[in-house]
Amino acid sequence: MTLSFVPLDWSPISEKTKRCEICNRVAFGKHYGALSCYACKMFYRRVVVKKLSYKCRGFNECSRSPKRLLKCQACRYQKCQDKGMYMEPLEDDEVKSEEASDDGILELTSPNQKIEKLSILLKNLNIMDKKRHAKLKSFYSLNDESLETILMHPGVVRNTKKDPDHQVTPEEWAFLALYSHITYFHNFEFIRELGMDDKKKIFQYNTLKLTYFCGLMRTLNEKRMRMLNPGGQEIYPDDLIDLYRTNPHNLARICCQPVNRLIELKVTNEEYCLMNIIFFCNPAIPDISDEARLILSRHQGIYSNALFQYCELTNQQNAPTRMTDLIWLYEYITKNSQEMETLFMIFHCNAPHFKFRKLIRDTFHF
Amino acid sequence: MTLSFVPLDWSPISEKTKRCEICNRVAFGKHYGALSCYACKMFYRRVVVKKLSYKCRGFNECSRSPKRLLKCQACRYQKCQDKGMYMEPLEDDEVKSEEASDDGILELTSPNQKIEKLSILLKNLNIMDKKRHAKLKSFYSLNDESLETILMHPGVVRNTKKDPDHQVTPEEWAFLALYSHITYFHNFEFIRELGMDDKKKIFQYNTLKLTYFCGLMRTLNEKRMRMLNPGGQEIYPDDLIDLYRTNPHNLARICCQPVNRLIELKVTNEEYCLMNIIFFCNPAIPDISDEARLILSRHQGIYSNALFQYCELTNQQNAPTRMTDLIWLYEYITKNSQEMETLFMIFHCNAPHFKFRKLIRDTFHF
DNA sequence: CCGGGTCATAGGTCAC
DNA sequence: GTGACCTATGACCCG
Ligand SMILES: [Zn+2]
Ligand SMILES: [Zn+2]
Ligand SMILES: [Zn+2]
Ligand SMILES: [Zn+2]
Repeated sequence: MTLSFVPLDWSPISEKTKRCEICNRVAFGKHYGALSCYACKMFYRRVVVKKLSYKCRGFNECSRSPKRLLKCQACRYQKCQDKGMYMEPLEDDEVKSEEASDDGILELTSPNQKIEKLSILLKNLNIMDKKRHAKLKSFYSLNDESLETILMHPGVVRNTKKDPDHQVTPEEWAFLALYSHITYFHNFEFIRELGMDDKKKIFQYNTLKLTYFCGLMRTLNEKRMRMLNPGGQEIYPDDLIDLYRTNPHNLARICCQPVNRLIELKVTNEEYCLMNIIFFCNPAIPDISDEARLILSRHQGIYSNALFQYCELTNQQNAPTRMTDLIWLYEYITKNSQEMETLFMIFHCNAPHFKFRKLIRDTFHF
Repeated sequence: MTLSFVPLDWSPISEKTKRCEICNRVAFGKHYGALSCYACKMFYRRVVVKKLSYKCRGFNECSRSPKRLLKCQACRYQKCQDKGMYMEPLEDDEVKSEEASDDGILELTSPNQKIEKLSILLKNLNIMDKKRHAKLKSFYSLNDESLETILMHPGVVRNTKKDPDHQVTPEEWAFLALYSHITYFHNFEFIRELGMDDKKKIFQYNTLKLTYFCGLMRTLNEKRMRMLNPGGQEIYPDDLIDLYRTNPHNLARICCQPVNRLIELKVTNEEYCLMNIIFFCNPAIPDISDEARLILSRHQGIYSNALFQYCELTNQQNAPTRMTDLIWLYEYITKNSQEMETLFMIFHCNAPHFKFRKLIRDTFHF
């Protein structure tokens, strides 16, 4: 807000109100020894604390006109001193020790900086997610590589021109969705720190769950109550539906129950992106190396922190509750993806003629 | 302006002038029981009158340097107390309104009141847990009621005098541990709000997992690396160990892997008590009614809030990370208790002559 | 002497 | 960077 009520000229009008000795605007008291306005107070403070120094681009006479004075930091600072302002320049070691302790567990970043960091993180995650989504929509492939091969040579899966008459089957959609998630998570820097063995186990453990999670979110965003695949059909192959036709309840529950919870919680896309990587960084994955566990645990911590911050910002009332509600979604996801695995496994045993691609077998744990 | 005539260093110069016991600046007399300067006097007064509470952003050692001490309110207050300051916390009617507003989740309570509430909650949970523990140690029973019967008539399981020569078997310990957890959770008020059907499903789902969790914590507290039963023997019946003698790895992992994680995290008993009930209030339990889910979800929220507060108080660096690490323990618990169920199930099929009590069959989901 | 209280102002935040 | 505004601090006063 501009101070319309603060004339910038020198005329010493309205004797009552005190005026800044430096710039003649209204003052509310002494600061650092001189009667001064908030602005001059803060200006002086910043100069001393940050040990700044300026040089006048005129002839050190800017103090003659108040307007010019405010433009020339050298003359302004000079006038502050002339009018008796003084402040202890805080000692070097103090500044340093403060900065040094920063990197440790960096708690000393100001709230604003933290928010800035968070929004950058969210923006990046959002961009990655959008790319994944775009790829899923535009990509089509007939490749049939195992999870291991894909992880070792991420480029092997080639985009193939799709016959426009060809209706993408549920099994193909599953493949594309799984694959798009593998590339998505593969983009995170820390993945490179992992050994191949760990990487394989981690992706084997996570890919189906988080692809399923993505499907649930898609359903929420499309305001449907039942999950369909990106093409808008049932996620299950027809033959599988047929096998369970006498008891479709289980198939339906997988597509509906967790969606309800997402709707209840009104999960935002930012929350989804953070949870996605938090869930990915599951340090409880069996049989991975201690190094891998540490890396996952550390990153789970980092993203949890961000999620909590986000909850605090958007969910003033009760951030911890919100946080637990969100984290607990993992329960719904694991429950139902396990169920799905079982149903597919039984189908696979009953219909061995039905050919699933390797990636599906690997991630569904056949 | 800083008091230039008041040196801030510790050197006890100029013997004549009295110095503040807290910050070493000049003091003019005693205040609230300690020789102190005006500043420390007023600081202490404000904290007590306004019931403020602070937490150190360092490691509760700021009192080592006088400059840091003045910046850290937590350490400053601590030092005031250490040097003998005391002041009656005035008791107006405000204190009473606190208890009335207890059940809501409202946020308007002051930091100090919140901490008070939290410590009451923790004390209560701790007492309940201690009782459960005492019961487990002293109780013995030959009853064989189903989970449903126990839930309907909690009194049916009678304490029986045990033949002092009788060595309690692993199977009996399992029964006693499971039973003690059922009575433990049955003591929570909100359980009464649940219908019988829901209650049964909830206990069926939770009892083994949380009894297992308790066993893991017992192992942590006894500083062992491998879970044994409360009697100090293997948790598995001998016959079961025999069945898996060629591959004892799975049996061992259940007893060890999650213990490692508990040790890593140095889980406190307060955290355990809160997690215990948070995990119990799992709204993702399949097939329970919407009312039950709501009740569980609400209570999970309440206790999550408390856990987060606790993490904030004890884990300055990074409460959200701590919180996620703790909540994520549920992953370890479910993973391993499922594995345990499977191992018992297979054993049950292989050795139908081995009679498990009804409660064990119900909670292990035979 | 010491408890209770006041108020100018230092230090910091954040929208601009 | 700037400056309006907020909260914690502590010198001082009164009974
Ligand atoms: Zn000014
Ligand atoms: Zn100038
Ligand atoms: Zn002092
Ligand atoms: Zn401190």
